[in-house]
Amino acid sequence: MSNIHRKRSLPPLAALPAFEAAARHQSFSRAAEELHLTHGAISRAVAQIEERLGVDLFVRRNRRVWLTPAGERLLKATVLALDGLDSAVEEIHRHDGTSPILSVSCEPSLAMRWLMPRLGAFRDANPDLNIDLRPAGGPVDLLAEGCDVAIRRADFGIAEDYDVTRLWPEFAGPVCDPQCWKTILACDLSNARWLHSRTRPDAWEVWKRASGCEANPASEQYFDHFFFALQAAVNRLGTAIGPLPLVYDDLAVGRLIAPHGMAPTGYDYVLITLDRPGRDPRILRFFDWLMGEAKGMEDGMLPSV
Amino acid sequence: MSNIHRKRSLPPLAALPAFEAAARHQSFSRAAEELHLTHGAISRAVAQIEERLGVDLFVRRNRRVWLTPAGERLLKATVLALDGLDSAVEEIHRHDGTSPILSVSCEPSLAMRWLMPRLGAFRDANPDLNIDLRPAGGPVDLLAEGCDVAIRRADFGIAEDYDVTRLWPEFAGPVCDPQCWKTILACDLSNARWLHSRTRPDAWEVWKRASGCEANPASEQYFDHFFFALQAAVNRLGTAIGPLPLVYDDLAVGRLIAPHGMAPTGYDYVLITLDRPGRDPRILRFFDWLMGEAKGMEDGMLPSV
DNA sequence: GATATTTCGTGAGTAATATTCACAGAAAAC
DNA sequence: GTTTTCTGTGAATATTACTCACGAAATATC
Repeated sequence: MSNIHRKRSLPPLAALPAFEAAARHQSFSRAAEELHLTHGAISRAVAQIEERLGVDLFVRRNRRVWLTPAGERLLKATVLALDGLDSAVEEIHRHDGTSPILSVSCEPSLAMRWLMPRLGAFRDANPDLNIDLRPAGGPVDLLAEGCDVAIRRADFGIAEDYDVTRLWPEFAGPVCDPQCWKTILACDLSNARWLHSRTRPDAWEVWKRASGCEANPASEQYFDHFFFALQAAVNRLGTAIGPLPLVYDDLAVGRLIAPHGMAPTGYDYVLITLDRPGRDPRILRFFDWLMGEAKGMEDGMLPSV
Repeated sequence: MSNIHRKRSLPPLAALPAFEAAARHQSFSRAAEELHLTHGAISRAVAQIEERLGVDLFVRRNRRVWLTPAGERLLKATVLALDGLDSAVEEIHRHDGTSPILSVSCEPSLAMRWLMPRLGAFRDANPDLNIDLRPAGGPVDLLAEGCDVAIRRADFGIAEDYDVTRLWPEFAGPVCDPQCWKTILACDLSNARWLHSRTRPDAWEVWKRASGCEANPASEQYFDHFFFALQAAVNRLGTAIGPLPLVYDDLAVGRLIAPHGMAPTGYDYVLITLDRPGRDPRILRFFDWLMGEAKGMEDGMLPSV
């Protein structure tokens, strides 16, 4: 087994992740999704290894693929190799205390009510990647702030030299505490006290237009931040317009209800980066995780209580 | 240790061989030679991994480099990974019986007297690469003959769409059997019987011009092939012009001597391929082995008996 | 059983990358 | 002091990887 003085005959290393993902999913298309590539790229990567080795790795039949014995053998070695390298990288980061840090600039309300409650899970799943969360709103200057990414509602112009990746469309709607079911008055928007946030003073108007509602408030109150208004709603002080992510967890546990549903506000939440997110593996992992966490929220569906 | 649902953080895989070679040699330049790249390519490959990991892998000081602890850790994983993949590839080839075959077209004389005696060692060192040796001389048509590479003396025009890699310059000189030391007559070229090969009828003239010798033969004899002439020389039938590779082993064991030294013939031995040899790993391995075997012969030095 | 969908392969074009070249700086050898 | 031997790096280039758009084949769907 001494390979010392024999030249190695290696497969094309860069193609291995594609092969591994394809083998795991038994599908080139699924692998492509996972790696944020096209199925053509996976097809070519696999073909490249096959050509180099002179052996078929997959049996392509019907619209499924599965591994040949040679493919099985290579997969074993590939998984071992990649896992081994992964462990080494992790260990290096752990030992050096130089775990990479991803600086995330995020709107304060979204940070407080959606991102922060979920960051623990991210940390558990990515122990070698620390998130430095910086609540900040409005226009973005990544370089000046030393941030890697920013999460924003795309309601302002974004400098052209940034890369903007759409995360999900925003839905919003009136939310109030569950008790209002009992006092029908509060649930009728015309009888309710409307809670506003000065950071988005047109939120109610936007929702009225989107939902076709023509009610007018019995009374109104203004807060400096969205999460004050929402906290007020939780505390039965009135009805606030809740952007879905900011009230998602409250709806899920029944602390708030949205009896009038949600309507798209026409704005998207976006991830703002210096370069394409796929380029920096830290950003890619964060982005993937974000999209995973946001699943089910993208289409405005309310969480089941 | 369950990496199953955590995204791997991998180094740039394609850069690993460069890193491994650099670590092994403790030198970027040596690694570059081994991989047939420039030192700049190695430098950049290492820098790429370092940037991705955010950790230095080498300490660069003075004009030597050595691994940091992080580098040591990554090297371990890298060697394991590459060896593991290598083994898998080998096993796949062995099991499938589809060990790649390299078809080598080689001038018959060189094949018989230099290449074939050495091929056993190649096979031992490269059990997963079979050489199909086809003795053939003159112009080359790789595609028509189904050959991967051809070894030739570059004394004819070679089609422009082939890639030609210089192997070593040819040296040649009169060789005769060792007994001629005793009969001074035979060692004096003017008294010797000159043995010619019809495949290179000007060999003696070329040598006379290169060495400044003005002798003329006592008698002459023509053979159809170089190795007949050389065999005749071994058998004390006269003095032949021996191209160094064709008589190297005979000189080394004292079966022939070259009392008048060797002179460059002005021609090179070349490797003819369809694409750059570095492109096909089989050809690369064969080429590297060739150059290693030819070491010491490149400058016309005679082997020490 | 026709139609739509899903899946993979592939030629052509393009974006991105790897590699080289040529030069520079630094340290050691001479 | 001069030369040699390293590595790093900007700019140019060669090469690769990737995408796009299309096609074929085999389900799924109605």
